[in-house]
Amino acid sequence: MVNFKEDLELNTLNHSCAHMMAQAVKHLYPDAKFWVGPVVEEGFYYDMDLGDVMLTDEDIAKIEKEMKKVAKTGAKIYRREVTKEEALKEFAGDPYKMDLIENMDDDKVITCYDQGDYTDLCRGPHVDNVKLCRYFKLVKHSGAYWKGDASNKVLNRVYGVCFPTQEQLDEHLALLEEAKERDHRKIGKDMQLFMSDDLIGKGLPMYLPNGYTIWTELENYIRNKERKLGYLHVMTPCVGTVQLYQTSGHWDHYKENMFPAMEVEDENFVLRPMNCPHHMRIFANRPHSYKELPIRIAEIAHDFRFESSGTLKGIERGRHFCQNDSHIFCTQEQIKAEVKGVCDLIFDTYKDFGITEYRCVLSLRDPADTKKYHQDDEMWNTAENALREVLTEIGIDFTEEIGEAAFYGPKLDVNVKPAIGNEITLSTCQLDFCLPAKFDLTYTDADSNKQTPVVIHRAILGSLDRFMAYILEETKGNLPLWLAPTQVKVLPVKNDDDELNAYSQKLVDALNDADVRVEFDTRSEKLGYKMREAQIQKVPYLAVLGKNEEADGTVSYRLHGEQGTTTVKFDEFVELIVNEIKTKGRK
RNA sequence: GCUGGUGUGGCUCAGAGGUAGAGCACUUCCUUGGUAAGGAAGGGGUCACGGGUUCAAUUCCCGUCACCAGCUCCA
Repeated sequence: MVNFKEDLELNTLNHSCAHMMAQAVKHLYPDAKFWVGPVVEEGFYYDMDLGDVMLTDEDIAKIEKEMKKVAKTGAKIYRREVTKEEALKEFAGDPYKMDLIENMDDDKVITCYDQGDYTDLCRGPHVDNVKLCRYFKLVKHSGAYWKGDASNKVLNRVYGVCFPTQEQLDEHLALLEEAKERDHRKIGKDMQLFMSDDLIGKGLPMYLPNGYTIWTELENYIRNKERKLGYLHVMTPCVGTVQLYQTSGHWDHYKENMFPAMEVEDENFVLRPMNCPHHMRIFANRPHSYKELPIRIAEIAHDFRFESSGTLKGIERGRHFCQNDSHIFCTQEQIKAEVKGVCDLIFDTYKDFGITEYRCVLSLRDPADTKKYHQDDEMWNTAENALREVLTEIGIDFTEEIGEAAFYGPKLDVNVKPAIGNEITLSTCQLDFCLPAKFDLTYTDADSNKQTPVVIHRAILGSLDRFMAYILEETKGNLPLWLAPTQVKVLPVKNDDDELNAYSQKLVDALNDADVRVEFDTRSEKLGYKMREAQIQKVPYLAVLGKNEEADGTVSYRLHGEQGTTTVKFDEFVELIVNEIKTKGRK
């Protein structure tokens, strides 16, 4: 997918197209006021105040029509420099442009662009004629708060894309359609992986047998990997007292995002939104020596968060999800080695899943935001520097983002792009000097003194749900053998032949004995029919058994999505399957 | 939560102010078939829910709910 922001030619063209859209909107809505119209990764948009008018799909079609007209005028686009004073005079009636201009430096050279009957304040650059913008499409529209603040007025935001040629535009629109096909919600429905139900409640998906099989594989995979690295798995309840979260500080910071408290007898309970407090209490269960550290408490843990209804998205973001969580309790000296260990685990896991497109973000606090962040400059500096040092040392490319940290400490987030929508965080590694103190956690050091441990919060698969969504989109549902709900489908050529059925059953038994998820299709349908169905179900291996195979003691198989067949000895086939599952297809 | 859109049998969708259609799936029968659809018959829908307009509403209007796109948020 092209990146409109980074492609210089497309960036300029799309920015000009945004202006052309504004010009068309001004023709249709003479009182329209314009806020900003930048080029972003997926095209351009413009935020516009149309008084009380909120645009509908029909209005968008009208705007497109008017834009075509504007493009046909072939109006030249002229750049013009003005001083701040002149700009303030020129845009005096426009509160949005005034807001922009007032926030500029006094001596800044301000530029305006004129095209036909339209002028806009803009730093440019632009193409030199509106007719260059004729191959465009307005792709979506919505309300957007002015300056992104929910207490401000809702403006109309219209998104569009523009290309130098019709062919390129068509190609791009086709890609957008394809992305819809990859959406995990569509794949989940087609493959019968999960469902939702109004009576259960929104944002609470339920996994069907096929989906739960994948889920279980993911769970086993990460638990085994962690076990070998010294993680200790626990199981803790999905509720906790309100005091627990008051102690951690989560109650003050995030109670609006938690399901409300349940009062029973004289106690208040909440569904837990995260597991840190539970794991802190496990650490506090008995005294610890420095010799035991690091202690890595891990859990595949069910959590509940009261997410805004508008943000729910299949199993990528629900109100219930399952974290692949761990809290590593260690000494200051162990931070680097532990963070490195977590990073290694993250990227090793990505190799198993073939994940190569990701972005690492070092999320730091905004020192000016004294409300959100725990106040302790020294703690923050130490934590941020430690994380930055490790990342640099192990050679990870990362960008730093201010104000993205958790309230208790800085973090490394590994983000990916889903088929539709905004970037999501898959893995995270957070450094915390704050919660251990709140829970009075201590260990005894070599000099018999009490010390407070450091805690590293980390999630590798993030939530199993979200990870599964991502893998489904990346593979388009064509999962690797080890994850596929049904791994092998056995298709007899005839189904009323006792000898052949016995041979097929022998293969089914052998695969079952080897813990392979095998299905035996004995329905009285033609082979072509069963073959087609198995291909649609995305079963990786289709074993076809007829009298030839029976006579030779062989198995003919066809791989999902491929045309040809391969014939191998019976035992060889079983071995082949078992081996591919074991190695996860990793070369 | 906010702005807009959508809601018709299990699935994908058509349709019209006069109380519903297709394909796939499902059931039964025939067919015993070598790598993406063999044939026939049949069952199945309070057209999301609640109000209103109308002689008549699933179709028009209002509200609710769910879903979708985007905005905001994301410990």
